[in-house]
Amino acid sequence: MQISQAELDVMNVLWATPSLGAQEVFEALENQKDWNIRTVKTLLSRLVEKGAIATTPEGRRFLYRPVLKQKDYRAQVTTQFIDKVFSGKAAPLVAQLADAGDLTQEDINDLEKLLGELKK
Amino acid sequence: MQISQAELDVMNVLWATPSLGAQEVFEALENQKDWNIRTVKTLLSRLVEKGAIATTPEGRRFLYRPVLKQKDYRAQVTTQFIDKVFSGKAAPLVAQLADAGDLTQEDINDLEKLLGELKK
DNA sequence: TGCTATTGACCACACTTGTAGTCCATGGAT
DNA sequence: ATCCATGGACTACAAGTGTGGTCAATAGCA
Repeated sequence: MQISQAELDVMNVLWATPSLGAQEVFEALENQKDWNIRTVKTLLSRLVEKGAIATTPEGRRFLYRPVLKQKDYRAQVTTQFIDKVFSGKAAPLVAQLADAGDLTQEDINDLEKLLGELKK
Repeated sequence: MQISQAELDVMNVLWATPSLGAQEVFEALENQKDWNIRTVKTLLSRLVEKGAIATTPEGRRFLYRPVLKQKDYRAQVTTQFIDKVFSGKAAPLVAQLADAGDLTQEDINDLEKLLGELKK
């Protein structure tokens, strides 16, 4: 199931703090998103429907927690992204990053180390 | 302007062969997409509206050609993707690539070459 | 020369997404 | 005991998207 842009903003909050009520999620987003709390609640509900998060009753309200792991999500969407935009080949993506100056010297060093290991 | 998933499939054809009629675009996609030719035509029209491609009359039909360059598109969506999924940091994306085994042997070879150049 | 296949233009329609409004139950404040 | 603020459930509604149908013009074939 796809997670939409706005839903992802909510997921990011829950990945950072894995158990929150709707109000708290709303507050965590307040300074970056000019959303009504209803909007946040709708997004939470949709994420529950999609199975990306789950709820635990806590008194009168729900606590929301991620079910989908951020790592798994990243793996999934990265693969999809490379398939769609870079014809499934990762190297051109890295070339793009380099080209756009998105890679720091540290990134480059990490990559080298990584490649060394992959070649073993 | 956003280019949708299906629209991107069409763009990929035109980036590969930069001047085609609707029928030819349809044929180029036939083995990967089970689309009706009308679907392809709709997508072409929407891409024209969005300014991503342009037309040249050729006899009774149009030839479609990309206006948006693949390189520019890639740069744009890559930045967006990293912002959304990796909090704007490229390094974790690269780590993710390695981790998930998304790198083929070919990618690894390409990357080595790339790194050689980056270090110069 | 009339018919058919093809072309782009326009229309359709359900699903997703962004962005909330409305409703009903209830836990607390008075 | 009342009333209100807050919680989740359900509803709304326009824009974007996937997918294709209809239509009128016309180029080419029979």
